[in-house]
Amino acid sequence: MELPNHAKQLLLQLNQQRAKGFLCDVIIVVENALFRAHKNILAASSIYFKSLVLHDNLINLDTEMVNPSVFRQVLDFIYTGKLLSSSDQSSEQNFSALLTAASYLQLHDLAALCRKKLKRSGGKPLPGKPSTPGPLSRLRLNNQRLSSSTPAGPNNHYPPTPSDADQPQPDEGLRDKLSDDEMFVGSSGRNGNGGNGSSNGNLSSGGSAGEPDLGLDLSKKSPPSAGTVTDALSPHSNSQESPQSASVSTTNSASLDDSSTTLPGVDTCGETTELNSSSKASEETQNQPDGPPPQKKSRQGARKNEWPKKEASGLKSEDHDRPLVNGVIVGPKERSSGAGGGSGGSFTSDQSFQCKDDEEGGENGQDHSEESGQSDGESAGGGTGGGHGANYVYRQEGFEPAFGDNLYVCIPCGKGFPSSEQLNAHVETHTEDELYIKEEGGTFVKEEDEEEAEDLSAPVGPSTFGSETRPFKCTVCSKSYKDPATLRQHEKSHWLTRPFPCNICGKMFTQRGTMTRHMRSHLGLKPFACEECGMRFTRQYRLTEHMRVHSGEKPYECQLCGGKFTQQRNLISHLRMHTSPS
DNA sequence: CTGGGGAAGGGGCCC
DNA sequence: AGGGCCCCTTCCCCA
Repeated sequence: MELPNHAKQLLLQLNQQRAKGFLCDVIIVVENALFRAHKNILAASSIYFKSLVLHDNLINLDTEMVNPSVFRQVLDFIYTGKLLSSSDQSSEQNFSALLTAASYLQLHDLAALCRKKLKRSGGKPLPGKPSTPGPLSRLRLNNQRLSSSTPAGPNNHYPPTPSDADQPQPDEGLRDKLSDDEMFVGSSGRNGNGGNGSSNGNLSSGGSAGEPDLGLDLSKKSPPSAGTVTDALSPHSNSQESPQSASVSTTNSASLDDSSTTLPGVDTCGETTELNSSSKASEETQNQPDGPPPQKKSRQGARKNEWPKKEASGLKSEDHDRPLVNGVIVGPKERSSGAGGGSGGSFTSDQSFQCKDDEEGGENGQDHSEESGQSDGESAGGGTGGGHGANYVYRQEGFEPAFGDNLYVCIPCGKGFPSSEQLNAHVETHTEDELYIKEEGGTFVKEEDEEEAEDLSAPVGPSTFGSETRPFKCTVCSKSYKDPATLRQHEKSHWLTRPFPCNICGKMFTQRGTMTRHMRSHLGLKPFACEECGMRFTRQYRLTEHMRVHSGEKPYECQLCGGKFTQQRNLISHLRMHTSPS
């Protein structure tokens, strides 16, 4: 006895669940696109995936081998057993790219299918395995190049890319022809750590090639407790188990490189619905990624094997207001100095855009302090994700539109457009000038001009009248600092443009360190472990704070009632209770 | 149900 | 770049 359609139905269901992000428990990062999927399905389809998903919830694929467009097809294939053909998808180049990807991902059936197709169409035979230099070596080259690229400057010039306005994805054919840095200045899909046995706990540092890895080591801190680093990353510590770890960085870094900061490209929405869960009224309840049972946060009981909660929630928490598109959102890879950026959904410019009408454009805004962090409010008006990342989104086929017919959304200002052309036309209306709105009385310099910025302090420099210890005064808010560097750092907080974007969610930061720290929460990196209970933290300070739970120390005492607290912040909120009438 | 406290996450920012 | 601290916020528990 056998149900004839059982398998088919099952797959259908799974695919639908994928579309909704339901029970998806892994995120695959391909360049600037994120895809959600089910570990089981991936593991069942390829041993390569199997090894990857075993320990990681965030997988970063080698962009040399697969691009978002191709991966989307691959994923569709995995979930449907069909190669969806569209006009361009039937092209030879597409099959070549697919074959490369399939080989890389060890999807043998798909590879065979592609070979067959290519053969039939007289296409050039493609190797089962790429004959091109291995991803690692190529990436190494990229990294070298990238590492010298200008960081995070709105002025960075991105070469115009061929545009295929209606095609949201990069044209892989062209991609093949162009070198990576021609195509994508900030190839985010690095394979960082070249696994090779090097502890993958360390996302960036080291790597097999001993590369500087572009300077962002998110797992910087090695916990004092032995063997915890690897744990910190994810429940796994034995990357060597992954046969291919060398060519894929999992849970990693992809987006962490400096170069990528120039190109925030990712907007995590789409299948990664949890990112926006709170902004989406329906479905989300189900969208919890795997991991811990809907907790009841187990506080004390937290153990290291606990699902790195933040890996999911880190994404989630900050993006309540971000636009939800149940597809993949492809961030900008290149700046379209000309017409709309090549990769369809893509666009011009980087995150730096801020719309004039951005509610938060609070000129005079001293108080940018709350803008990004807590408010997130930029996304007003239909949750456009506001200024977080100037990414343009498009909807993946088969997914629910969240913007009605206006699937192409200009994130900086939140306007939606029915076509990429219209979006691109609109994008052109954003001018560079918007990026650097000079606040009255303020002196703003671009990142690249930082050297000159030194002069900034000169006029206000060692003040003859100011405090001797803090001679450097901000021209905007009059705060003073000990040294010019600190002053410069401070002045960035007045910029309307934040130079350091998170490459995963597009959120912008004024300081690189803050962004790096933020990235840790995306990746679930918690290098600081409590030796008492195993609970892990992203920051040393938190651990210190936490340790008081065990020691019983309550150093913060309320002068009014004598109440004692382990956390200063709790004392503060307690004091509020005393002071506020209610 | 509500309010207070405990514990924790995140971002800003100064050093 | 990283450490440290501040603030805001959230979640959970409990009275």
